[in-house]
Parts: sequence; structure tokens; C-alpha cells
Amino acid sequence: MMVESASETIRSTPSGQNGVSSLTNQPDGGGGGGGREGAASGEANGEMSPVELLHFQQQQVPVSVAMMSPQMITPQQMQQILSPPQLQALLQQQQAIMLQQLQEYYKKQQEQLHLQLLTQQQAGKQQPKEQPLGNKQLAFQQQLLQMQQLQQQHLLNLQRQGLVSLPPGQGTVPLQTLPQAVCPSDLQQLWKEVTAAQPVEDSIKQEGLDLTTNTSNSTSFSAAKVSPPISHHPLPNGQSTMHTPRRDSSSHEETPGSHPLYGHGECKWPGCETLCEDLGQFVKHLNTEHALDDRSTAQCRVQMQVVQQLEIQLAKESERLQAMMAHLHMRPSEPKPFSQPLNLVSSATLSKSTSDTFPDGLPHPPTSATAPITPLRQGPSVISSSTLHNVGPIRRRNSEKFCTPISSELAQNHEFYKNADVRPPFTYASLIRQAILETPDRQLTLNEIYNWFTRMFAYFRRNTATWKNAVRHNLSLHKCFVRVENVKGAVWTVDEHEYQKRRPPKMTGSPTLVKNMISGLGYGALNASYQAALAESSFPLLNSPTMINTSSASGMLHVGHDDVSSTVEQVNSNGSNSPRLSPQQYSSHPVHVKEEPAEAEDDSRPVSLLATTNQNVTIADDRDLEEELPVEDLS
DNA sequence: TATCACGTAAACAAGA
DNA sequence: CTCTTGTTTACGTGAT
Repeated sequence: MMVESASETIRSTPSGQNGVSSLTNQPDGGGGGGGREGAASGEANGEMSPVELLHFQQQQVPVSVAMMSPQMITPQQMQQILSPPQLQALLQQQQAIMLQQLQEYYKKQQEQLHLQLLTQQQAGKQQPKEQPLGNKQLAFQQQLLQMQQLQQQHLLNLQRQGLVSLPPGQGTVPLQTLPQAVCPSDLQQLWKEVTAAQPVEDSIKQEGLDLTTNTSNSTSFSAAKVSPPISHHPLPNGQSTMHTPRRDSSSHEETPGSHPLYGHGECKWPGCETLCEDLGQFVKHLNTEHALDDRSTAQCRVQMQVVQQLEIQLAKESERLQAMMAHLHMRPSEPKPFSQPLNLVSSATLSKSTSDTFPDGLPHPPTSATAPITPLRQGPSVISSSTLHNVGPIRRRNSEKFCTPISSELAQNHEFYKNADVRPPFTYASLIRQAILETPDRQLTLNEIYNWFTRMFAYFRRNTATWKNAVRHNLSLHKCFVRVENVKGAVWTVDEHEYQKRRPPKMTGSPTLVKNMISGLGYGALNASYQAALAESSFPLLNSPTMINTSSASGMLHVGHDDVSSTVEQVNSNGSNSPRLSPQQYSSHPVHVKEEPAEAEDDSRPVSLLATTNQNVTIADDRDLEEELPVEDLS
């Protein structure tokens, strides 16, 4: 829809191999904010149908692309201009800003909802009966809550995927600024106000709720719309009151004459927090410090990429949201054993993660779009928030410890990893295993593994000598990788048993998680979970056709699996692929080695990838990619 | 502090 | 001889 704008403009500039270890790790700050317990507990649907809600959703997101510059600077150049920490901080700031814009978009939606609400209410007031009106209002409230929860999940998903995660140590953007929907108490008050049709706004206005201004007068849109929720002075106990973020954002000094890059007395140019007394000083600062130079252009470049990623993500999530709402609309009268409880479960997870995981005590997302699907999964938010920031050496223990399903994580972020020069938060071993297991025959040559890496991750399109060496090293080192001789050479397979043995025995997840793990290890029946995971993943690059036979609808309803292991075991036990071979059989039995690489469908991908998204290719990578293409059709 | 898992680097060998 | 593939060792780092 709107995602095709910038990709073709991204071109790479050849650059030497950078020091791979120069990148630094960012602390897992755990992006946060915005988490809100959904308290929807009603059952009836109101006059405003989900279709109408969808109508509101179909509006374009006002993601600003104003910073896009025709001058193109490659990420390599950017990295030369900016040090990795700078770059990372810059990215994070950009992402926060983009999230803010998304939040504004949602806020606008909410405002429209409330306007609609008011209209409905006014119409209802003319009706003589009060009781139906109450039902309507309840239904409206229900709709609002659902919508807000969905929006929240969307935003949390972005956050979970690291697009907006902000280590608290960065101190650039406090967590409170992250999306904060209207809390139920606010809604209650709003509804009280609407029902009474009396201006009880004073008390609310003191709270600075946007809802109040929206319901009282729509002319206050502009101020609220421009208001940057970014606060540089996070309250220490932001989680104690749900009003805090709202109050914070609405009390900001946004005047019609303000500048989008100016707020809170600070310059909001990425990476710049220069204090400016007033707008004039800021403009002066802007013209002097952020003039058209390499650095500014590079930062615009980063912004472009951020926008692009967010647009892609937003498009996906919007689609998902609409599908979800459409689905809910199909069965409005049912008690909704899945929709409502899902939110509740998700909320429970949220509160748990809030209290258990995050030291800042702020509401944090339990998970992302997968939250309703895998509500019991713990830790993905942590993992994913660290995902983007693990630019340096892989700290894959995160993923291992929290049992992140690499397949689903990869599925949800594969577009990102494919395009962004970000190191995936998985170990080489897990990546290799994933590559092998994705193939129908569960076997790959070394070169095919290389190709998978370069195809799936922009990060592995450079420093080829380093990571290829690491791949070989891992293949040789880990017993879980079994080399099988073939007529045409050797292929590598995965000894799943060994891989599981290699896993750390201690599970930090929930009991359910551990149980699923155990049952998965014991070849238990986790078909539903597995299929749910696959459906959730909707991994387009799963080139194993036998793996994709799932019902996406069922995926919405199942409690997700928690580990790749169960996935793999299910693949094996499903028997849909072939008679299940134990890992030992794989290694000792004459493996049915594929005669021709089942990469016919892969051939197009690297090409398209090169044509559209590969912007991080270096000279060495060009060589690799050149050799990649012929290799795939001759080997 | 010790241990483990992992990433990185490098030496080396075998084969194409 | 060069390159790829594969093995092995060493070392540093972060987590437990």
C-alpha cells in the first residue's frame, strides 16, 4: 500500500569489511510503556459495528516522511559517519519518534471513535428509553476497549520487535511516552460524562485527558495531534497511575507555532537533545547544527529506513487487526471464549511481566501481535526488545533461555532481518539448524547454508569470512550437526536429539511452557500448538511445503508453542513429510539425499531480494551473491 | 570465582 | 596453486 516508496532508493555503496567486533551491545532495557490491562468484560455489541470501526482503521497512517531526503547515503556511509553507539541511539530515537506518530494515528482513531460515540449518544438521548441506551453505551464501551486493545497490541508488537524498544540507560525517550491507550477508568469517567450530558469536564481536564477534550470539543485535535508524547523527565512511579502518560503528553507545551522537531524545550533531531529556550532559538539551532551536510543526510537516511520498516510493519499489523476484527464481527453474540479471554490472559501476562521482569516498573508489553496467540509465552518481549540492539556479538542465550521459537521470531521479523543490517539474536547453531530444517529434505550443503544466511539476514551479507568461518566451526563443533556424505558431496543434517541435549536444561519459563517443552521432547502430541505456531509464523520463506498446511484460523486460538524443539518434533511426528527418522537414523541411516537441490523456488528470492531490498551489500558480499546465484542452480 | 556456552580468529589438512 | 570444505585449538566475553 504505502511501503513501496523507499526500497528502491536504497542502494549500497561498496565499502570494506568493517570490524565485526566493533559493534557494541546495548543493554536490554526492555522497551516499555503503554501496557494497559484490558478490562473489557462486556458481551454485547453496540450499534457501531466492527465494520464501522474498520472504516476508521482504514485511514492512512500519518507517518511522516518529511525527513526523507533525495540525497542518498548508504548505511555503510552512515556507519562511517556515526559510530555504532551513535547510530544505535539514533535509530532508537527515530523509532521512538515513529512510534509516537503511530500513537498519534491511533489517538486520532480514538478521537474519531469518541466523536462517533457522541453522535450515537446524542441520537440515543432522543430516544425515550434509557435502558437500551445504557446497553448501547456499554456496547460502545466494549467496542472501544476492544479497539484500544487491538491498537495496543499492534503498538506493543512494534515495540516487542525492537522497533521502539528503548533502553532506559539511553535516557533519550522515557518509557512512559510509549503508547498508552485510554484506561478503563478514563472510559468510565467519559461514559459518565456522556451519559449525564453534563460538563463534568473540570475534574477530568485537570487530569489532562485527551478524551475530555475530544468529547467536549473536537477543535482541540490539532494541539493533541502535534503533541509529542516524548518526555525527557520520566516520572519515577509511572506505573502507579494509568493517567500519568496521558497527563504527561497532554500537558506538553504544544503551540500551533511549534516545530515538529522541537518539544519540551529540546531539539528532537535524532541524536540531538540540545536545549533550546524557545522556538526561535531552536530554529537557529536547527539551521546551524542540522544543516544539510553528510551527517544530517545520513540521519535522514536512517529515518527513511525506520519509516520504511514501520510502514511495512504497520501494514501487516493493520491487516491482521482488520482480519481479527472482521473475525470477531462474524460471531458477535457468542461469549467469545477466545477474544475476550485472550485479552485478559494477555493482560495477566502483562502485569506479570511488569512486575517480574522489568525493573523500571513500567507497563511493558507481554508480547506482540502474538500476544493473543501465545499468551503464555514469557519473555519474548525481553528477547525482542534486545533483538534489535544485539548488533554486536550474538548474545543468543537470551533466545535460548527464554525459549524463543526461532521460527516464529524469524517469521515475524524476517522482513526486518532481511533488510536491516541487524544481527539476529540467535546462535549460529540455531540458525544453521533453522536453515536445515526449513528444507524439505532437512539437509543442506555448506554452501546452501551460506546462501540461507545471506538470503535471510542482511547482517550476513558482509563480513563473510567471519561468519562463514563461524558456521563451519559450529557445524564441526556441535554434535547436533551431522555430516552426511553424498554422491555429489556432503550435506549437513540436524541431529535433533543432540540439539535438544545441547539445550540448557533449566527452563525459566512458565510451568506450562516447561510442560510443553517436555511433551515436545517426548514426541508428544502438540499438533495444535505446532500448527498454531506455524500459522502464527506464516513464514513465507518456509520453503518446505509439507510444513505449511495449517489453518491460520486455528492458529489464532491455540496457546502457542514455546520452543522450536516442539516444532521440530511435531514436524517429525506429523509424518507429513516422510516417515519420521530419528536423529540417529539421520546420521547412521543412509539418508535419502536429495538429488537436486529443492531450491528452485529459492532462486527467485535472492534475485528479488537483491533487486529490492539488498542495500547492505559490500564488495565482498557482491562476490558472495554473485556466486550464490549460479551455485544454487547447479549444485 | 569457576564453569559453560558462544563468538571469533586462526592454523591446518584434504580435495576439487 | 587457489579455493572450498572441514576440523581443531585458542582466547575473550557474558551469563549463571
